[in-house]
Amino acid sequence: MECVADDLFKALADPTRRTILDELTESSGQTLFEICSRLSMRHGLGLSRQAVSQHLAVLEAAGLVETRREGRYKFHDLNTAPLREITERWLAPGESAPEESTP
Amino acid sequence: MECVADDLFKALADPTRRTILDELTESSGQTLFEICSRLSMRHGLGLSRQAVSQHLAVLEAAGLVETRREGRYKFHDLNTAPLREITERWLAPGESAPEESTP
DNA sequence: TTGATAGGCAAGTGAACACTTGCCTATAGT
DNA sequence: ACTATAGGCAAGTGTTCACTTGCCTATCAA
Repeated sequence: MECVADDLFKALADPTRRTILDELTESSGQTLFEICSRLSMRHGLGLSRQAVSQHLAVLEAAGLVETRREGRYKFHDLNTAPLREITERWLAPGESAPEESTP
Repeated sequence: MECVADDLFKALADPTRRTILDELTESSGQTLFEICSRLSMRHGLGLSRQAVSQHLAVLEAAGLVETRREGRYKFHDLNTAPLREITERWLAPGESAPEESTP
């Protein structure tokens, strides 16, 4: 019950991953190379392909990104649903089930 | 513009800090020792006083906790306002100013 | 088949982080 | 005065994390 939240908040902790979410918000369904070049072009982030790939894996583990494969392409789609947990936990106290056990 | 978000998301990344936010949601205005004992009693977290103090400092840097001093007591109050940035950034695309520069 | 493109796996490195221990300051009760 | 309570500062430690480098697989075009 905490393991999910743990992945979610850990995914959001990195600024590069948040920028990736921004880019996917603007244009969902991008490939790894598209995201790489957008990070480089528009944000000056000269990261290696693997670095971005690892970031996407973290975002996928958090449920914030979903992937679909077509041939040799892998498209990345944004899923904002997990973010609603944040809203319901502290911004709307007493609507859902809060309370967290141990880390 | 990113420095604020960086503190915010970093603060939320730790499960102990999220539990502290839960406790302050339930009862705002607690002292350091109150928070310590509640973490121990209700969540089985046997942390040192300093550990909790450092967590509170991180939460305060993120703007999620505000403090007021009275005599030798220091009370900690919850402030959920910074959390709305998350909602406005990805859950309501195009209402506020998104776009992040570099990490 | 050859070569180019899109992506994956795994080990290594340096920095950031959570937590501890030890000592110090300030307020309050006796 | 003395003692206990509430909190702060700072150095040390072990772990986690972001990122790189090197090599390997799979799809498509010539």
